[in-house]
This record gives sequence, C-alpha cells and structure tokens, in this order.
Amino acid sequence: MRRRHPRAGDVGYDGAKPGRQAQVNRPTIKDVARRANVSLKTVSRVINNETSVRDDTRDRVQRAIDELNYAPDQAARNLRSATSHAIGLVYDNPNPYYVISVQNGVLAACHDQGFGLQIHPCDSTVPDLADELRDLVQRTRLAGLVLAPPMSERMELIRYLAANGIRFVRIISAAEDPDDGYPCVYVDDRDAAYDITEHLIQLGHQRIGFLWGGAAHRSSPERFKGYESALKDYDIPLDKKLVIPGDYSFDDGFRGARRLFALRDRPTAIFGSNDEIAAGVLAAAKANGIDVPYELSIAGFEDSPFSKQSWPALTTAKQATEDIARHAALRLIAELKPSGSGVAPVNRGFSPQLVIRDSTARAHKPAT
Amino acid sequence: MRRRHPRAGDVGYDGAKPGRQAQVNRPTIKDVARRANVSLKTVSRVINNETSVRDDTRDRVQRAIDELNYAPDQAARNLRSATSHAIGLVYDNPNPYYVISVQNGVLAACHDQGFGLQIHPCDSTVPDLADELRDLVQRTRLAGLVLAPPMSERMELIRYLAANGIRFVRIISAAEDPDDGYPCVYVDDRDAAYDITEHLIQLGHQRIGFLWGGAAHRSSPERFKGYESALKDYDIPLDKKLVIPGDYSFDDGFRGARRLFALRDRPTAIFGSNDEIAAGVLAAAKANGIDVPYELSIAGFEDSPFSKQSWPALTTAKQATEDIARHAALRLIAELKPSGSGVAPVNRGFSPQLVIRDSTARAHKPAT
DNA sequence: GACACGTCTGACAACGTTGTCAATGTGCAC
DNA sequence: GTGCACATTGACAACGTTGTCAGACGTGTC
Repeated sequence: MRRRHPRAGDVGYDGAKPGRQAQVNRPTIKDVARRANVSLKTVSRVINNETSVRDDTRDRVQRAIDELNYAPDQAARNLRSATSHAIGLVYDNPNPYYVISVQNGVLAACHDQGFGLQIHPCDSTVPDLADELRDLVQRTRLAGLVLAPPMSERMELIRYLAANGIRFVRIISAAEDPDDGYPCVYVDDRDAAYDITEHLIQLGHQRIGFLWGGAAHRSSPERFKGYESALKDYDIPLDKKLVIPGDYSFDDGFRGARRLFALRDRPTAIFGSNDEIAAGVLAAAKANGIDVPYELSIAGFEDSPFSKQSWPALTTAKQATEDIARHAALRLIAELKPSGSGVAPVNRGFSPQLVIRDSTARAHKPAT
Repeated sequence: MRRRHPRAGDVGYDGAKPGRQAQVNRPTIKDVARRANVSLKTVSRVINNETSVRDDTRDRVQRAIDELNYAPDQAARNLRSATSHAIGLVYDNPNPYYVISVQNGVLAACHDQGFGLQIHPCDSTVPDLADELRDLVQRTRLAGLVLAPPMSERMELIRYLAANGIRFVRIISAAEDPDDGYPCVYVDDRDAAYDITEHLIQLGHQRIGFLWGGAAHRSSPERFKGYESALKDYDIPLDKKLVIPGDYSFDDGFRGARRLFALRDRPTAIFGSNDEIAAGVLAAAKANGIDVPYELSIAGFEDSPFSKQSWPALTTAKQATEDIARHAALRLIAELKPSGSGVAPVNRGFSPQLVIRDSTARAHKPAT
C-alpha cells in the first residue's frame, strides 16, 4: 500500500570554481589614504579612534572610508597588534537555554564593542583543560575569556590562567563580591533561593523538600544555603530526610521526588534546584497521581522557557542570564581597552527574581 | 524576621596589569626552521601537509615542532593566505536545543579539520541580510558559511551569496537532492511526517488533526505533505477543518488544539509539526480534562529533550541534527580544500526516525 | 626674528606566515 | 660521463595593518 515519494541518490556536485575565494578587490587602508590624501598611519589613527587627529582631517578620512565602504581587515590587524579583537566564551553546561542566553549576551556586548567571539564548549572534567584554554588563547590570539560555571569556579584553573597572563572574567554564583582578586560577575543564588523558600513558607508549608543540583556547580550549595537560611529565619527545623542529593537533571528530580513521596511524613512542597529538576518532580507527582498544586507545591529555579510550558506552570526564580553574560563581556572588554568609553571594570552582582506561577499554592492543614 | 546575608557593594578591581597580553615568546615558524635546520618554507610545507617533502626532512621538522610545542599563528596565516581557516554558522532559530545541536555538530567538524568557527545568529527578516553576511565573510575572511533554515531556503539570498563568490552549504528540508546547483545537506521531513501519520493510522485513528509550523520554514509544508500523502495512501479523506495554520510555538499548539477540541467531530489524534506545538496541545488537553493518550493521541516532531520529559512522553521523529550539521560543515570544508582527505563534496540526505513513546495509543472505536 | 613647545602627520619597519620562482640534488637513460 | 626530468629545498616578497620615531607645522614667548 505504502508508496514513498521518489528519493534521489547522492549526486555529485561541482558548482562554483574551486580554489581561492573571489575577493572582489576589497579596499584597503591604502586606498582610503590615497583618496583622503593622507598617509596610511593617519587612516589607521582615525580607524582606531586615536586622539591627535585634526577634525577636518578626521572628517576627510571618514568620508573616504564611507565612500569606499572600507572595513579594516581583521587578520592583518590581529597580526600586527599581536592581539585579536576577539574574546572566547568557555562553557560546559548541558542546558541549551542557558548556553544560548549566555552566548547571546556575550555576542551583544562583542557586537557593541566591535569584538569577535570564539565559542568554546568544553569538558570541564578533562585533566589538561588549563593547557587547552591557554593554547586556545594563544593560537587564536584571543584578547580574553568569559568563563561560565563550572570552569569559573575552579580556582586552580583561574590561578593558572592568571599566572599565564590570560585575561578573563568569571560568571559565578556567590552571595557577594568574592574579592579574591580575580574579576567576576556574580549571581546571588542564595538570595533567590531564600525568596523561593520564603514564598513556600508564607503559603503555609512547613515540610519543604529540597533537591540538590550538581555538586560540580557552586550554585548548588548556594541555593541550599538560601533554603536553609529561610527555614532558620522562620524557625522551621531542617529535616535532613527532606534534603536529597542529585544532579541538575530531570531524572534526578524524578527519582528524588519518589524518595520524598515514600516518606512516612511526606512534604507538602518541594523546591527543586532548577527547573529541570522541578519538571522531574512534576512528572513523578503525575505518575503517582499526586495533584499539583493542591496536594503538592513545586518550585524550580532559572525560569527556563519550559517552566512556563509545563502544566501547571512552574513557580521559579528568573535569572537575567543574558544581561549577566553581557555585563561580563563588557567588563572584560573594558579592562582590555583602557581607552574604551564602556563600562567601568568593576565586579557586579545580579539577583534572580521570584516568579510565582501555578505550581505553588496554599498548603493544606497538615494531617497532624 | 527576615535577615538576609550580608551583601557587599560593588568593589573596584584592578588586578592584572593593563595593556598588551603577556605573550610568553611563542615559538614561530622561524624557531622551528632553525631547530630543524631547514628553511621557513619547508616548515610551512610540513605544517600544511604538502607533498614533496622528503620523509626524513618531514620527520625532523615534525620533531622540532613537537619539541617546541609550536602551533601556527592563525592571524598571520589568515593574512597571508587571504582566507581564514574558519567558517561561519548562520542561524535564526528560536529553539536552543536545535541551535546547540547544530553548533556542536559544526564545531566537531571544524575541530576535526583544524578550522575555526564564527557563530552568527541573525534576524532573517531584516532587509539587508545579504549584505550583512557578505560583510561578515569579507571582514573576517571567512572561508565559507553553513546556512541553517530559514536562511538556507531563501533563494534570492543564496543566489546573491553565490554571485559574490561566497562558498556555503545549506541545511534544508527536502524530499530529495534539490539539484539546483547549490550545495546542501537535506533533511527528509516529508518522509518522517509520513511515518508519524502512518503510525497514527495504524493505531486506528481516522480523524487526525494537523498543526502547521512556521510559514517561514520549508520544513512546515514538507511535513504537511508527508501527512497528506500518508492519508491518501490509506484512503482517508483530508478534512480541511482538521488542518490548522500556526507557528512552531507552544502557544500556537495550545490555541490550535483548542480550535480542534471545539469541533463537533473532534479528532482522536493530533500531529503537531514540532515538539513545542505538541507540548502546547498536551497542555491544552490537560486544561480541557482530556486524557492523553486514552482520549487523544498526540505526536510531535524533532525529539527535543522535553519530548521525553513531558507527561506522557511524546511520540515524535528524531532528527540527527548534530550529524546533519557535522556533515554540512565537512561538506563545506571538503569543497574548500580540494587537497583535503575528508568527505567527498556531495549532497546528502538524512531521514528522521520515528520514536514511539506514550502519547500515542490505539484509537477508541469512534462514536459513529 | 629666533626659539621652544605642542600638535599633528608621515616614512618605514615589523608582525608570522605562504606564494612564486629559482636553485640544488638525485636517479636514470644514453 | 653527460644530459635530462623530476623531486626536494630555499630566498625573497607579499599580505594589510599598527608601532616607532622623526619631521612639519603652528603658536606663543622672549
């Protein structure tokens, strides 16, 4: 019965001519100089926004640049100035939403400042990561690196990079400026976790489960500290049976939730260390026929798009990941070019904001 | 009651010295030449794997390279050879899972072939996209571009790039090699959509709703054609009321599903053009108290991670996105360096595979 | 009018590599 | 031994830009 549409086999192709790229005689600094009737160097000065060029000269050169639609050749520039106008972004994160946000933030900053970006996903567990990064920087003459967690939190790596004269900015989880001498942009996970826990407490929950994220990420203990600290402030004893170790994954959320459900005195709310964990909890609740939020409140962390799309939509904490990444890159670039008019090269903190949706609700009167 | 942990203010930082990067006297081709007691050019030949270097000479040079831990300077290389060993990846896709997969696939190929990668997310709706891409290629001397949908499907753009001597490979949706003279790697969406529809039919479904994806993507009509073609092969009349236009989004899935639910003769299965749409359908079903899969079967497309994580897990079609992207990049690079021992520069097709999960089940006997 | 000083500009070399082309060595046929 | 083809190697220039340093010019002072 079934008739597939026809399928062509692989077909040899030999379209455009091989060999060198047809560079359509792109104008060089030389052409601009000739047209503006100045020397090469003066054009160079205008391009690089150096001082000490008379206004009328600058205008003349600029006009020539515009007319010729000239753009400096990056390769030549990189070679001569011994540093590319490009930075690297180093990450090892399984969450595509996070990675894309970081990329876009950094890219925005790069675009803004006329820098290029080299992405470098990597495996944070390989032993010679430090060398890998040094080679990367030196081979491509990267001007600096933006380090995302967990690389940004490995001090031996940080020290190695610094010792090798490599500039970088870390995106890290911390309650305050670490002030360890290395530049960073920090996310106050603890604070936000406090807010989420407090929200659950204020809904009347007393038994609140906590599912840890990955041990490799500093954000995980930070979030736990926020949870712990809120319980303490509201005089709720911490029940260790309600705290389950695990990873930042759906599966660990699912498994962790099942362990909590099996408890004699089951929690009325569960705080998953990120949205994926919370999604796992949600799935486990459904599998066990537990109604959310009526019988169980669930909160996540991160405000991933699917936290909006689950059913019910997840209460979570919204990280301005793109902003954070953008700021990190700007901070790096600001340090790179002291002349730059950009951001001051100063550490800065960001606090995720509580987002209340439908997965959390008032607690039932406990059975007691 | 509430006591937040202390928060430090922004703190000025002035760590490493500003100015030029501390280049620790990286070895150059000159050092290698001196050590191996050969000329610069010979070293260059070894590096570039050119023929006509005697084996013992090659060994000597290679040893020197290893001993000095020499790596060629990209900037100089790019400048001299008038083409960087780097390609660009151009995409405009809201789905991070897709983008990351494509990035990783292309990166793998680049790494393999000693190429760099410049990512270039863009807005496919801006009018001067063509110029933007040309400038990108020329300014950074990109050797070529990998174009993801929907850019890869806009023929006026394709023709412009080709006319400007820019090399590229398209990742496109097509039932067969388009054979339009421009290189591509194609994904047979139609075939896979046929499989999904057939799967539903074989479960006994006769009234199958179809939710379109974005009009800007060619994959959307392709998937529809697969749906249409399967219905035809099984002699099921196409009911236009069951076909709903929309975008590749959760919201359109939700809305589309509600329109279908409102029908007098409600479908017993819905095929969403991608997993996000299907997730929207799932949410709508839950909101309307419709049991999935007992009362309604739902199928998606793409095998996004959350298709596994929804409840019930979605039946879908798995695209080997990373492989496809890797192959696209290899195909591009193969064309770039005729000397390369890599893949033959030949168009190639990939078919997504049906993945059956829990959101589809045998249809109930219709009320008729 | 000479001088010093600051502002602005240009000549030239250099960055590290590869393309061009010529020079040298090697093996073989005569 | 000579000549020739071919394999192998090297000298040199060039890619497009910026750093260095010196020169030209203008302005104010004595």
